[in-house]
Amino acid sequence: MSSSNTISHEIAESLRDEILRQQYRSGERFPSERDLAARFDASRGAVREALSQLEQLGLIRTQPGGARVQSVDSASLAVLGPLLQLDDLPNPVLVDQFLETFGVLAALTAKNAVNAANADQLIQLKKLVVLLADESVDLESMQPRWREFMKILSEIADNLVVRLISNDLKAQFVGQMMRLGIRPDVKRSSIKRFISLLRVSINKNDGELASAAMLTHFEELRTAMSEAIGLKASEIRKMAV
Amino acid sequence: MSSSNTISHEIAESLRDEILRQQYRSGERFPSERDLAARFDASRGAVREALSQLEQLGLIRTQPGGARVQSVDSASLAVLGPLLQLDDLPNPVLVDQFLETFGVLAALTAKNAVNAANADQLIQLKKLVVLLADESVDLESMQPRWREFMKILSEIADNLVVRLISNDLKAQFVGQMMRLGIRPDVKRSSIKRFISLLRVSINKNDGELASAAMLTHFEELRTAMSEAIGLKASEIRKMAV
DNA sequence: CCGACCAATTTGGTCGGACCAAATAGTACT
DNA sequence: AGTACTATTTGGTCCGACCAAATTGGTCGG
Repeated sequence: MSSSNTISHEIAESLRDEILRQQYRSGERFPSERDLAARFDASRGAVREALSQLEQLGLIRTQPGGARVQSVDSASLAVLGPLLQLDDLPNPVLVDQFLETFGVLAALTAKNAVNAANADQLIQLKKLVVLLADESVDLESMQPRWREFMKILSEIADNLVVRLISNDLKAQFVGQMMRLGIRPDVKRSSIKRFISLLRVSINKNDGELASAAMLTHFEELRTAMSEAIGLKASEIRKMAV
Repeated sequence: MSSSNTISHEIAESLRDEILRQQYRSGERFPSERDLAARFDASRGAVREALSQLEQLGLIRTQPGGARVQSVDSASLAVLGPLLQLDDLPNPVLVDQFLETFGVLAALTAKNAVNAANADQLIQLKKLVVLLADESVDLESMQPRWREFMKILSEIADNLVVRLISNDLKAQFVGQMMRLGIRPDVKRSSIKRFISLLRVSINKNDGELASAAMLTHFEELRTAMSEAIGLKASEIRKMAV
């Protein structure tokens, strides 16, 4: 599963997951570099590079005399991806929190984009919304169009902070859900309503409306996702029997 | 200024700032490890540890044959802190985006906390708000109480995603503003109104109200911060003359 | 019995040199 | 000029060594 090609990355992944699985208590001493080198049958240099990454993630703090484990929720945002794919099934609570958080950020982006867009950009957005409303395409292959739409919104809104946050989350999260075949089933009618609200908000240059539409859409996404994960969980339980 | 005690961290900081200052074009080849070792008069191992950190930040991508620089806005959120303290004066646009983003997250936290709080927690929140309303304390020393209030809110809301995001931002940002003596001057009356709204929302268990109050507070904070930075900028200009 | 002080050991931080495989750059050939 | 091949550069890894800071454990004194 751990697919990094270099040894140091494999070590880092392995140790990272161990910490995220709470196999060390916060504040506890971390094994020494020499021990880890022996355990992974690698050189101390490789281990040190791995530890350097863990430190950057905020999972450990190193000092002469010994490294210590830090509490997970004082870590960097970048641990969220690994945290989601720690088990067979992503933690539903975490997924919900993710969607909730991402929802408000998406709403903010939509508001600012619609408010700040110039004439050309408004036209571009309208075109994209028309593409999204195309019913002849199945939901599956609609995915790239949504991504494109969000990407343009993000570029128009031009908020670096939000974009950086999204970087750390989006790819890993969406990819993980796809890979597991977890597909939230949002009602077709809800999506249609969402799209029409988007269209109206763009036409009227009404950022608040776009924001509200985005928020309700993510609300629906959250319940749909919760159901999808529950479904998947019962599938897995059956398989186990 | 670069205060890390280890050489590898100093190298990492130095290179990170160079990249953030756009001294390399995105996609450009990064100097080789051996060159960097010579330049910093350090061993290749130390340089490699530094590069390992830069890779974790999403600033470079290393491959056998050579490392390449990546575009800043595909980096990790953790670059935001360094990005803010790159120049004498933090980039006002970035500060504004930060506050805007942090505002919606704080609003979300407030909403969920007020909605989810149990009886004990509500009492605790009420106590804290009373402390905040204490007029006998100057604005300066009020800071810790605000932090405490936000911390409790965050614990009650219990959204790991938001907390991780905040970790990456808050400390560095607030610290930086303090250090520069940039102190946004929000009108006393605004703060009083904000506090009273908080009190009402807690008493009525009204998360939406708390969220709205938090949003408007951050709006005021943004304008105040913008003015404060402008003021500081003109001060610096005078000093230069 | 307890606390403070001190030495031995452990541990992280750094260095230098060495080797391999992949990627690149340079060259010769068609 | 385009292509195939070779030499060089570069990252990835390993080993052995040394230093300084932190920890540990024992000793001494109260």
